[in-house]
Amino acid sequence: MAHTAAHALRRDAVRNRDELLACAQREIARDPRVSLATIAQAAGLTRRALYGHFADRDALVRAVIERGADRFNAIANGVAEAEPLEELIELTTRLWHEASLVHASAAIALEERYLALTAASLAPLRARLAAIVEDGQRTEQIRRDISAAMLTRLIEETARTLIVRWDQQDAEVTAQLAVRAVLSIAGLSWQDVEARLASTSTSTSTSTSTSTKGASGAR
Amino acid sequence: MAHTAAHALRRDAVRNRDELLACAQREIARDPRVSLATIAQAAGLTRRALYGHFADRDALVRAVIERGADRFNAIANGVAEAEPLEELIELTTRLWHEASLVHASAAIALEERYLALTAASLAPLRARLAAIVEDGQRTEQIRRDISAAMLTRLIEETARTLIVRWDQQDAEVTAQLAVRAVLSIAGLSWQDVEARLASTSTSTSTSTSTSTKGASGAR
DNA sequence: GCGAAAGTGCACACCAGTGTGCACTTTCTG
DNA sequence: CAGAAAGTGCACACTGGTGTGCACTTTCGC
Repeated sequence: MAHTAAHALRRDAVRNRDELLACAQREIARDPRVSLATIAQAAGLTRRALYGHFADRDALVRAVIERGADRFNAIANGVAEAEPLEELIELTTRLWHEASLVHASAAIALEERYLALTAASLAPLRARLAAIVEDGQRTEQIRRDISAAMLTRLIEETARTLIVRWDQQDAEVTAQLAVRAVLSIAGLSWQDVEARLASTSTSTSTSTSTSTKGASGAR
Repeated sequence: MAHTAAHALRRDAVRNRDELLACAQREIARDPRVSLATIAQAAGLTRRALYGHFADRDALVRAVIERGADRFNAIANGVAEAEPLEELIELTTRLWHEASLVHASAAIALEERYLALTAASLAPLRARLAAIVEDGQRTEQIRRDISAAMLTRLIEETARTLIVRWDQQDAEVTAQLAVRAVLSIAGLSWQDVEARLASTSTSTSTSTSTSTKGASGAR
């Protein structure tokens, strides 16, 4: 029951705490109002035991958010330096692979109370996306009829919607769909999207590489 | 307190019932978990009085959904016959003007319990959109790299996201943004979107007219 | 294997929301 | 204006979730 201090937690305690966070994320993604009993049970623990790890519901949720922040950070930093459109594709794909994380983040943000905190956890991701958008607009690969700030937000909302609300059944198709939607929102015609995707490896994995430049820009 | 039967309701009763439904829609849009006390208060009534009009929360919510179904129906039927892209623009604009309705519908649909019912209320709207998409694909004005069914859903989700999640402050800008996003998802390049919007009256109102055909198709 | 850490099981108080009963007042409407 | 319909105010029982206390058992780690 060592809450905050570094009392050198026991191995099982560390594992259980982690399991609680993982289950909390998953369950909250499914239903933001899930009871602590459900979460504890999913982690193979008693509701009472949960209180040994987290002071209250609020503390648990905050821990989930912070855990997510780390992963979002990793995603943002994991995108290889390339041209804007390629970066956009890779960023979208990476996020798609972390659907549960995105889903949980969105679900938690539904509560006014955690808006600021979730926003902070997304900050690095947003900064990265903003940089891509600005770069893309400067090099005329991304639409210029919408301000960078708005377009950044628009792309974020589009990606989130696709990832959160789409059936994740057919992985191949869904991931492609998300990428297509994002590129379309970025301003490309559907033919250009087609061309762009054809010149890129079709692998489902988070393939780095693929720096096929040029293609045809926008239009 | 005449629930179901046609006992010839008193005028004030009719007005109050309507006010309850309107407030319920607005409050649910803001927060799907709003208490009946809050809704009743917003309508200038007591929580107790609400039970005179609706048996329980479930009955109220169902009535709100049915009320929305009528309006969605009107919207779907209100879109003038024209070419696909024009119809798409008009449909989006009309929905944008009914933001509160869309918002409430989305909020209610968050509850598993009402999924089927909300889906039914949106059916005519979806049918209309599907027809537009199919027509557009046939005449090559709308992208063909995504199946009609998926694209219909994609456009719906995009429009919903824009309408529900965007700040409705600056009406002019937001409405345009929603239209731009939808046209982009439909497959147009941003330049084509620009051209299309330039040839259309820029009025905020639900302008019919504007059948400037041709423009440049896609690409 | 001993001792502390972690977890269990149960009891409790608490809260906010729901739905109902009932006596009472207000407000329409013929 | 009379009477019924509609609304008020308050009390009540019930629910599901939260957070805590405490005695007890299990499990880890030296």
